[in-house]
Amino acid sequence: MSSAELDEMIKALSHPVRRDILHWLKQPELFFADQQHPLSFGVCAGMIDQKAGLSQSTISAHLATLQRAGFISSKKVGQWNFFTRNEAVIQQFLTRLHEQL
Amino acid sequence: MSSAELDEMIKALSHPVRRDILHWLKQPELFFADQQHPLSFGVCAGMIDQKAGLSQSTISAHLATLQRAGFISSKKVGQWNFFTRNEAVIQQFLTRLHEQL
DNA sequence: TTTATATATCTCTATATCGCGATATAACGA
DNA sequence: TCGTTATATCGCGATATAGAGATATATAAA
Repeated sequence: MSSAELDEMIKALSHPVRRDILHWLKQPELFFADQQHPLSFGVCAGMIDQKAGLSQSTISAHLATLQRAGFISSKKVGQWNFFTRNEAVIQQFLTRLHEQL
Repeated sequence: MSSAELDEMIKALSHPVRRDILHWLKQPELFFADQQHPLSFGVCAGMIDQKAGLSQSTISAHLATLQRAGFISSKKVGQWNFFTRNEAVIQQFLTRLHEQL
C-alpha cells in the first residue's frame, strides 16, 4: 500500500458516517435484518440511506469514497447494488497504520 | 475515549504532514540529531518547521491540532516549546480503531 | 411501451481546512 | 530598556468536503 493510498484510506475514515457504514457492514445481520435480499449478497445502498438518515445522493457519495479507498466492494444484482467489506484490506490498513504511527 | 474524541483523533491523522510529525517524534535521535537541546526534553517547534519545509505558522497550527487530539504534549522551557508523543494515547487510539472498524 | 424503483452523477450552497504573511506574546541577551 | 529569538494567534484567499435536490441511467414491472 503506497503512501498516497494510505492517505486516501485515512481520509475516507475521517468522516463519522463512513466509519458507521463500515461498522454496520461488519454485522449486517445485526443492522440490516430487515433487508429483503439475502445478506450474503451484501447490503444494498438503499438500506444504508435509510439507516444513516441522510439523502440518497449523500450516501451514494460516501459509499463511492469508501470504495475508492478499497474498504468496500460492490456487486450489482438486478437494479440493486450490494456492498460488502474487504476484510483483508481493512486488516492491512490497520497493520500499516500501526507501523507508521 | 468518547466517539467525539475518536473523531477528533482521526481527523488529526488525516493530514500527511501531521502523520509525518508523529512519525518523526517517534525517533527524535534519528530525525532531529542536530537539535541544540537535549532530545530528552522533546523536539522543539522550530526543528519541525525546518524538517517539514512549511511556514512556522502552519506547523504551529498542525502541532496544536495534534495536541488537541491528545497525540502529543508540550513543555515550555525558556523560550522553547518541546513536543513529545503520548505513547499511551496512541496505543489506545489504535486499539479503539481496531475494535470499531 | 409506459411507469416505478434503485442508484449514480451533476450542480449548487454552505462550511471546513490549508497555507501563508503579519502581528502578538513571551523569554532571553546586550 | 532595546533588540533578537521562539512560538502562538489572527485574518485572508484558495481549495476541499458535505449535503441536498435535480437529473441521468439502468433495471424491472405493468
